[in-house]
Amino acid sequence: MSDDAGIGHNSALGGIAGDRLRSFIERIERLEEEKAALLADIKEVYAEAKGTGFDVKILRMVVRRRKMDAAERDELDDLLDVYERACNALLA
Amino acid sequence: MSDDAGIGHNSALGGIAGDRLRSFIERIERLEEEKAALLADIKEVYAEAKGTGFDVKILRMVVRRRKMDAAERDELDDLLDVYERACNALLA
Amino acid sequence: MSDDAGIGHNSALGGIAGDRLRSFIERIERLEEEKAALLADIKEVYAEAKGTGFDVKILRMVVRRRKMDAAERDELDDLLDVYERACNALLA
Amino acid sequence: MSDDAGIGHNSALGGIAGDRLRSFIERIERLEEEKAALLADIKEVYAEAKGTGFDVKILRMVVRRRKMDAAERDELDDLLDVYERACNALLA
DNA sequence: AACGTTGAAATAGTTC
DNA sequence: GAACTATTTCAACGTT
Repeated sequence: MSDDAGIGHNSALGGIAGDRLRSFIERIERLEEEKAALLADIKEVYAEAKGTGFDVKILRMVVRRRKMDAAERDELDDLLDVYERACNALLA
Repeated sequence: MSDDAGIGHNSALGGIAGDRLRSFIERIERLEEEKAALLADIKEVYAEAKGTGFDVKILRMVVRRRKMDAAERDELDDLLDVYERACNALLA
Repeated sequence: MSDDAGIGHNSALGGIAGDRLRSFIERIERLEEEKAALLADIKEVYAEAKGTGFDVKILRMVVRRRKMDAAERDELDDLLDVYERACNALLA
Repeated sequence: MSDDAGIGHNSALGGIAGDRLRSFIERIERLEEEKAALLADIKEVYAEAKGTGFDVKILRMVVRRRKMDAAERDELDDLLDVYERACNALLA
């Protein structure tokens, strides 16, 4: 009773199979650890690139844009252009 | 650039209502200015506190912690809710 | 009473002026509330713009880019271009 | 600094070493692929748990809460440290 | 004054 | 499509 999630009975709360629950939680936490490791690796690569003289912000932009296909990329650029023009139009 | 022939006065550039767009942009920019001012104020208070001898890092921790405590309380309510609803959904 | 006399007691732990501390904290929290209100306002404007048919993502880009001066903006665009070219260069 | 990204072999475009750049980009993209795979795995586990009758929202809460608890512990250590150091800095 | 660290804010994706 | 959560990006801060 001491260390469950704050609700009364432990191993079978409304039919919860505690061991099964725990198993899922652990699997998830294991995967999240791996994910954290990968994030650290990625960070490291960016850091190394920066150390070589590259601009990290731009690198991120490049990576992000490469995820899109050409059509998307073009559409984005177009839209931005249209908006900026529209925004400046009345000044004249 | 290319097809500005018929536009003349204002509103429609590439199908976008430029005046409306600009209105939104300006409202946002106005609010962001206010926000920037507030951020500056906050910074100033921290600086003053520091000048009085307080450790800014601690101050930030305290503020953050108080915010978190409030959030925690809210989340607890959520938890109760969600547990209750879940009890029905759970398998035997 | 002197500074280091009563460590372990409350209102002057190691010389901390509790009331002064509290005052700073409250000022900060007050400002943070205002900030939160502004953030909500900004969000609302974006929502309204979206309801009128504008693309929020692009709107944010426009706002962000307007914060920079023309020179910065150009440099950014240039850099991105250079990187993307460099990245594709070896394919030939 | 003065040493830029190793021009001299082949693909210097605008002063950027394209091959080196591409190497970084590819390393990052490789890692991001792995990350995406992990995300998919995690999603799958949640889906499986859901299929077994668990409420995904709760599961996420539990996982998050456990992560926060760990973070809390770390922060407490920090706090102690920082308070100790601050005691010296504080005014009378 | 560059660097990494950390916290806040924006964005994207998911679920209902 | 609206709300919520997770992820990513951005900016501040102390450190060296």
